[in-house]
Parts: sequence; C-alpha cells; structure tokens
Amino acid sequence: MELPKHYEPCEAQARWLQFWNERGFFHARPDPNRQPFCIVIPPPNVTGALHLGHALNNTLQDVLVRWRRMQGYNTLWMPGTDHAGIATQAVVERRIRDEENKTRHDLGREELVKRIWQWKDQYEKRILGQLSELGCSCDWQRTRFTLDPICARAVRTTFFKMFKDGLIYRGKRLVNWDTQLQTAVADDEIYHETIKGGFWTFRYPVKGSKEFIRFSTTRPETMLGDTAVAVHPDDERYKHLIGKMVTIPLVNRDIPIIADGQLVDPTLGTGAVKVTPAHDPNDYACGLRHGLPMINILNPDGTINENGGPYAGLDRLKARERVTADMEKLGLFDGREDRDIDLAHSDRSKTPIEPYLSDQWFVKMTDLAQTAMDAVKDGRVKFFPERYARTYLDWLGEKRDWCISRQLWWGHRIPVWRRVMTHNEWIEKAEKDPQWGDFFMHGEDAEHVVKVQTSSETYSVTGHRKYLECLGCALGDSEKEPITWFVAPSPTTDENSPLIAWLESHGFEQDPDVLDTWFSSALWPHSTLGWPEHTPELAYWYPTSVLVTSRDIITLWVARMVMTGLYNIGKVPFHHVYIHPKILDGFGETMSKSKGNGIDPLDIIERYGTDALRFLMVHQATETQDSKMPVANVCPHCDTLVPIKQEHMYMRTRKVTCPNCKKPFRPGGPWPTPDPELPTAKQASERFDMGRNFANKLWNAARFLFLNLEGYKPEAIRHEDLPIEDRWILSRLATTTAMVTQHLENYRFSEVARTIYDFTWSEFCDWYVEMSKRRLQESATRPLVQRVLVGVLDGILRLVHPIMPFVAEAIWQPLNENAFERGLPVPEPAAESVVIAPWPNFPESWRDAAMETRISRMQELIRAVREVRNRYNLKTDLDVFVRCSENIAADFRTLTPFISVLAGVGRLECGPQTAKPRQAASHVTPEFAVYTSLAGLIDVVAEKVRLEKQLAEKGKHLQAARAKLANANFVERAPADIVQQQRDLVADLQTQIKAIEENLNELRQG
RNA sequence: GGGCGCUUAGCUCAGUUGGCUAGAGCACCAGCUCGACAAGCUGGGGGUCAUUGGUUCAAGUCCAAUAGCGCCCA
Repeated sequence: MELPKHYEPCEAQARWLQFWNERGFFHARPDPNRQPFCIVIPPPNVTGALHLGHALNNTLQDVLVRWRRMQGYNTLWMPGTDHAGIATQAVVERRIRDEENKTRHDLGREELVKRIWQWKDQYEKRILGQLSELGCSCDWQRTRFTLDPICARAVRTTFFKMFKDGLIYRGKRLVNWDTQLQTAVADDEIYHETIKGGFWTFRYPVKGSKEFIRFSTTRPETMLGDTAVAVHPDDERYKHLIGKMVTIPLVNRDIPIIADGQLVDPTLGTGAVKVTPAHDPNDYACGLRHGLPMINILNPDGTINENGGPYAGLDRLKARERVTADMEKLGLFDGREDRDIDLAHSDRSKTPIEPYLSDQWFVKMTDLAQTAMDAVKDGRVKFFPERYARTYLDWLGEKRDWCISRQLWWGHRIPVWRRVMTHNEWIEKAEKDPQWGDFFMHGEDAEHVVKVQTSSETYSVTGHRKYLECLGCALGDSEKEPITWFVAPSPTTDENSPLIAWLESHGFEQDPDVLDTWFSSALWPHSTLGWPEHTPELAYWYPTSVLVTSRDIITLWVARMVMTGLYNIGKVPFHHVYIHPKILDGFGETMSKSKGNGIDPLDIIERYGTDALRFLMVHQATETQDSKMPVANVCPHCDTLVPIKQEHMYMRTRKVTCPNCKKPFRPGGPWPTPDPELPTAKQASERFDMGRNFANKLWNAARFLFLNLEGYKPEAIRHEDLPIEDRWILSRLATTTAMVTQHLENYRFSEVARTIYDFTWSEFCDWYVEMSKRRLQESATRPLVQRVLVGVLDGILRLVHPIMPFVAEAIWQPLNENAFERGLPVPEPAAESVVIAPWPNFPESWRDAAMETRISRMQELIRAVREVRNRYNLKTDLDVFVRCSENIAADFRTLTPFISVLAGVGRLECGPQTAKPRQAASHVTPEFAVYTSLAGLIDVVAEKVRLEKQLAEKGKHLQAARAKLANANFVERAPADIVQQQRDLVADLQTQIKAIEENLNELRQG
C-alpha cells in the first residue's frame, strides 16, 4: 500500500472527526469501577468567534484529556459557553444601532433579550463548531450555557442561600458608570487612556474671614458635589483653617475644611484638595473616614441632576464650562493649564467612565474569601506554576466585597422583589389583611426570605418575624420613613408561582438588574454537573481534576469558583489550576481584533492543518514566558507572507504592496466592510511551519514503513536477542515515553512537544530508519526489523496523539490494516482508534546507557566524516582511519555496515596503532581521532586554519579546567564526582590537543 | 504606588533542586532530486547569557541594585 507523498490535513480532519463522533469516544458516563478524570472548559463567551488564545487554552485541555483517556481514566471534558453579560449585550446593541438606528430603549427589554438569544444561538453554534474543528474531545452531549435552565437553577439556589445566610446585602458604592450604556461596568471592563485635559485652579472663600483656600481640579463641575476641602494635618499653611467652613458659591453650600493625611500630598499643587465623595474613589474613601455627606450630582445619562441647582439638566461637560465661567465672574477662578490626564474609559462604549454612587447588591467576602484562601494554603488546590498562588492569595486577602449587580438586561435577573413602604404601612396592612402578616412570618425553612433597608442604614436587616416585630423599636423616630422591603423567593419557585403573583399584585417589583456574569461562571464546575440536584455526575466527577486557564482571570474567576464550590458543596472545585502563558504579537502586544494583529485559528487550520496549530500551541506553552508570534499578512494575489508592521495596525494603513508580486492589498484588521478595490489579506505566521513540517515528517516515516511492510508477521521479540541498533532505539523510546509522561504530569507542555519532536525526527527518522534500510533488504533480517519499526511507530503515534490527534489517527488506521497485531515486546491486536489506545509504558530495563553511548560515538564518527565530505565536496567513498582503544575499535568494526553506508566510507581501519595517513583531514574527540584520507585533494592552508582554531578553543577550555583543579577549595569542597569530572576533562583535552598538534606538525611538514 | 514576570544566536524561544566545551526551530551560507519526506537530506557559520556588584570551590541558573519591556492590582 502507498500513502500520498504529503500529509493532507483537511481530508484527515473531516474524516476522523466524524469517525470519533460516531463511535462516541468522547461521551462519558459515571462508572464507580473506573478512576474519574474531569475538566470543565473555561466557557468561551458568545460575543464572537474563537481566537488564538482559545486555541491555546483548549488545545492544552485536550492534550490532558486525551492523555488521561488513554491512561484508562473515565474522562469527561465538559464543554459550554458563557453569556458574558455586558460584552454580548453591547455587541448586539451596537449592531441594532448600526443596522436599525435604534437603542435598546426603543426595542424594550423583552425584545432586546430575544435578539441577544438569537445572537447567542448563532455564535454558540459557531464556537462549538470551532472547538470541534480544533479536535477538542469534549462530551458534546453535556454542553451547557451559563443561562440555560440547569445553570439558572444553580444561580437561583446560590443566590437564595447567600441571601438567607446574610452574605448578600445592598449598599451604596462608587461604581464605574458608563453614561452611554447607562450601566455600571466592572473594573476589568475599563481601560485607561491618556487624553489632553485641563487643570483648573479655583478659590473658595473661608467663612468668617477674608481668607480664601485655593485648590485645583481636573473636573470643575464636581464642585457641585463637594462636601469638604481637605488639607494635610501637618501643613503649616493651612493648620489654622482646619475646622473652619468654606462656602461653595455656586450652590451656596457650606462645607468644612478637614485634615486628611492620606488624601492630601502637601507638596502637590496648592496643598488643598476638594472632596467629592460621590464622584471620586479617593474622595469616597476620605468621605467614609470623615463621615462626610455624599452628594450625587449626576443623572444616569451623565447630565447634572437636581443637586446641581441651577446647573441641573446640563451635560457634565457643558456644566464644566458654565461652572468655570461663573467662578470667573465671581473672581474665584485662578487659571487653567493643559495637562495630560489618565482617564478611565468603558471598554464597551469607548466613552469616559464617571465614578458614580449608586445602590448595588454585594456579596460579603470576609468568610468566603478565607475559606478559599485556606484551600490553597493547605494544598487542596494547587497552582501550576506555583507562583500564581500568590496572585490568588493577595487578591482574596483584601476580602473586598463583591458587587454582583449589573444594570443590564442580558443575564440572570436578580431574584428579588421589592417595594418601598414605611413600617407603619406594613403594620396597617397586616392588621387588615392577614396575608401581609403571615407573609412575613416564616421560619428557617421558609419558601422565601424577607429583608428591609432603611435610608440611614446601608446594610439590610434580616426579615424574620422577630426582627420585623422589633423593627418598629429599632427604627424609633424613623417609623414613618419609607423603607425598602426585599423578598427573595426560594429557588424552587417558578415564574408562575402564587407567591410571585401575590407579590406582583401587591406592589412588589422584581429588581431590574441582572447578576454579574462571574456569579454564574463561579458555579460552573458544579452547576454543569447538575448541582443542586444530587446527580451521579456530580458525585462521580466533582471535584474536577484540573482547571486550565490564563492568569488574567485568577481573581475574577478561579478564586470565585473555589469560594462557591466550598460554599455550596463543601469541597474545592478542582485539585489543580494550570495557568498557561499568553500569546502576543511580534511586538509583544496582546492580539486584538481592533489592532488587527490577531490570527484567526481557522485560517491557520486551513493553511497549515489543525495538528500544526495544536503542535505550536503546545510547543509555545512554556513555564514562564508569554510567547511572541510574529504575524504576517498573506498576500491575496500570490500567497506570500508579508510581515505586519506596527503602522499597519488599528486600520492605520489601507494599502500594502506585496514585495513579491508588487500588487496592492489591504492588510488584515477589523475592517467593517469589504473594500471593492483592494482584497483584504488573511493573517498567518510562519511559525506554524514547524508543526506542519513535523506532521509531514511523521506521515512520511509511516509512508516509508508501509512501503516496506510486505510479509510482516507479528511475533514477540526477545530483547536480549536484538541487535544493537534495535536496543538503542528501544532504549530511547522507553526514555522518551517516561519523560513525556512525567512532563505531562507536571504540566510542562512545551517539553512534551519538544521531547516527542526530537525523538521522532532526530532519532527515529534520522538514525534508526536509516539504519533499518539495510536489514529491510534482506529476507533473513527483514521480519525482526519490521516488528521493531512497527512497534516504535506505534509508540510514537500514541505519544503524539494527544497533541496531534488527526495525523496520529490518519496513520493509525492504515497501520491497523497492515499490521493489526503489533507492539513491543509482545504484539497485541490494536485498538480500533488511537483515541482509545492505551498510553505507552515500556520496560525500565530497556533503558541502556551503555548502548546509547555506543551509538552516539558512532554518530560522532559519521558526522566527522560527513563534515570532511561536505567541505571538500566529495562524492566517492572515503578511506577512514580511526585511532582509538581496542574496545572502541571492536565496537566500530561491529558497526561498520552502518558507518560505511551513512558516512560513505570505503575502507575503515581502527585500533590503537592506526596511524594518520599523509594528507588527511582530522577530527579528534576524547575517545578517538579520525583521519579521512584526502590524497591529492587536501587544502593544507584551510586545514591548518581549522586546526589552529580548534587548538585555541581546546586550549582555552583546558586552561579553565586546570584553573579549577589548581584551586584547593574546589578540590576540597566540591563533590568528588565533580572533581573527577574535571580531571577527566583535563585528560581528554590534553589528549585532543596533543593529537591536533601532531596533525598540525604533519601538515606543516607537508 | 504595590505585586508578578521577562531580558540567552539575526528572529522566536528552551536551558527542572547551582556542576558537560550553553541548545532548538526559523532565517543565513555551501552541497545534495540517492525509491519515505525539497514541507526534505548533509554539513557550516553565528552567543561577553541586559548591566554592575555580591554569595559560592563553582553562577545563564541564587541574592541585591541599575536599565529596558510586559502583565496584574490600587
């Protein structure tokens, strides 16, 4: 049988993907008789298609899953996608704005959510399809989505539990407010950009004196919300003013001058700082320290609200001008200077963020964070690489409460109904209508939980009957004050329950906000397995084995999964967390669509094949470094790779001329529409050549075997009967297999790829296959070498399968047809697919260091002769003379058949007495000197130059080694084997130097 | 401002508890279409391991400082 000359990835991918799915290899069912292994996918969000980072993340997971499956674990890889709250809503909203010129308010909540579901359906399908094309061996039947009913039930259950336990409370917080989308955005959803702004200086008159206090600000309009002016307590200029009042003339409000050493740096500006607690994070902290009022001056759309008095209704930037002008009129404006300002922007709307004080829901972190910290400290959860545990612990150690509400429409709506009424109102209602009274009287196992919040308390009061009855006393004079009543129904309550009907008909409304996306992803490891139901899957696969993710979500996601896992189940969600590096572009910048420096994994798959992509991903996954991947545009005319330049990014360059075909094209990027005149380039990177070439190398090694399999008969081999080259390759195979297994256990992915690559290419193909050719020609030696070749290839395919499953299967299948029974030392019927073939494990006794030394000595000899051959461009067989010990000589004589063929040697003489022939090139090693006869050909001058260079090098090393030995401390303190090593080195170098000098002398004599 | 990481060949990167004459892929140079593979084979050139200081018998590896780069948190 004969295979095509090149490996054809596309064909293999389509064929074997289908085969795997049909056989159901990826589906898992709990089986108490087998060891479980489980990974939950970090759910890609449904905002868009997968990028190279996903390719890396998911390839690594698939490597682990495929490897463990081969090891016999009952392996579940749980796939799914994330609804990604604001990101998805923003994308869909933008689209509706672009295409229909409508806002979400035009559509209404229900319609917008419907549209986002449509978007989600489309992208979920696309993403799952991409994962599948990547070869991901997920259990597709179990695919989950963070908003699906199973996940939603887990979210409601957790929320209810936390609400009941008093872990969820409502409070005021400064949030990052996006005035365009009119929502709070999380810290990770903002970016900072330096813009040209101003630095205005004003004065406030000090009450009861003629003095003024000067201060500067970048946002003059926030004066409307000032509630203090702060100075440093030790600042002599202002000490006498502390405790006095100043007046804000614009709104005629009196505010105190306070001393605050944390907020104020007396060396900056005027040394006095206005304090606007409701609109600045530092001022907010200061406000809390001093119990200052917090005056919100903004409406959600960024206009000034009623607290801004005469400025109400103005946009904040307009108000800035007006405030400045009015202060100037009052003679209180002291000038403006230009200044670059580092301003937070919303990643979603690209507009500046306003710090904004608003009511939000929070999760109390004190205890939850502690449990999650303990889990890492006592080793129940281990990070790889270890250092990332610190990121996790540092962040959790701050125990900052988690704001879980988002002013969005896409997400899990907060399962709380609320109504504002005074305590007296409730008493009246309860007296008239027993349902009102009964409703709030409930015990521990109640169907719902009630809490109330007063305007003066930023925390809520738990609503059990006793508390409610005491509430009146607790409120005191505030009995008539409106308070907010919150009712959280039990998680089993569905939308049509009588409870919700009762609430809604009695003036309660569901909270309009949705939960932070991370709230649902925090539950992912247990929600996907069916929690809160006690499913067999949960019992069997939880805790999961390992989480594979990138470091930027250690805090946002990993920490929260540990917290909720411990809180809901009492067990950690996973034993290991493997953090992989990030892939950057050639300039060290993160890849992004807007920069246009990203690579679409599907383009790579199309151009190089999935296995090439996967190989590179694994190869890049090193322990420390992020890895740079230079990106090139693929010329649409001639397919040349044209390196991307920084000026091409961000759509800055519209036209690039191909250096090869001189035709113009548009570089890749986030172009919204096609260009009618210029075709747009796809992007690629020549780095993927390595993977493609490797797949092809493997393919051709197999091809060679198939051409030589005639008459193959399986039979057990006896290791002790094998010839030297067989024992060598088996030694190397056993070592390689053990190393690969160990590297996988330690998550050293790059080493895994490298180890397999080197063994396959540099040992199996370059040497063993070459050495096998002679034996394949002779019928006597043929059967055995066939068995070994087939056995080693079988081992390689298994090792390579987790990384490059398609090419492995594409070879495995024809191998099954030609050599169904195979394997070392005893042949067995092969598995029907490499996917379910057992992971290899060879006898330790095969590892034979002496054998490996013998072959590497032979390799050195062969290389030495080849070097001469190349240098003199010789085609004929050469006569070679080797001076060496009798043992080595005997060895070389045994290996002569290989040496003659591989080095092109006619006559080989070796032994202690072998003399250097006249006119010969020489190469010396510690163990032997090899002379290649060059009668009539030798270039004496060139030869002398070479030898002198070598002599200098050896001399340098000899000097270094001697210096070490001359150091008494070294000889005394270094371990004996190290000292001996140096002594051997000196002896070796002396031998070599002597030989080189002799050679030189002979050459000089002609 | 705090934390973490990085700086090794022209480029992209390895180098596991300190101990071989510091490696690979690509690129480069020379030569090869010989029945597995030109996506290949053979050979070659190319490195003051960012800088400075320290610890040590011994430093690319450990420590400190400096310079540059990146990320996270505030």
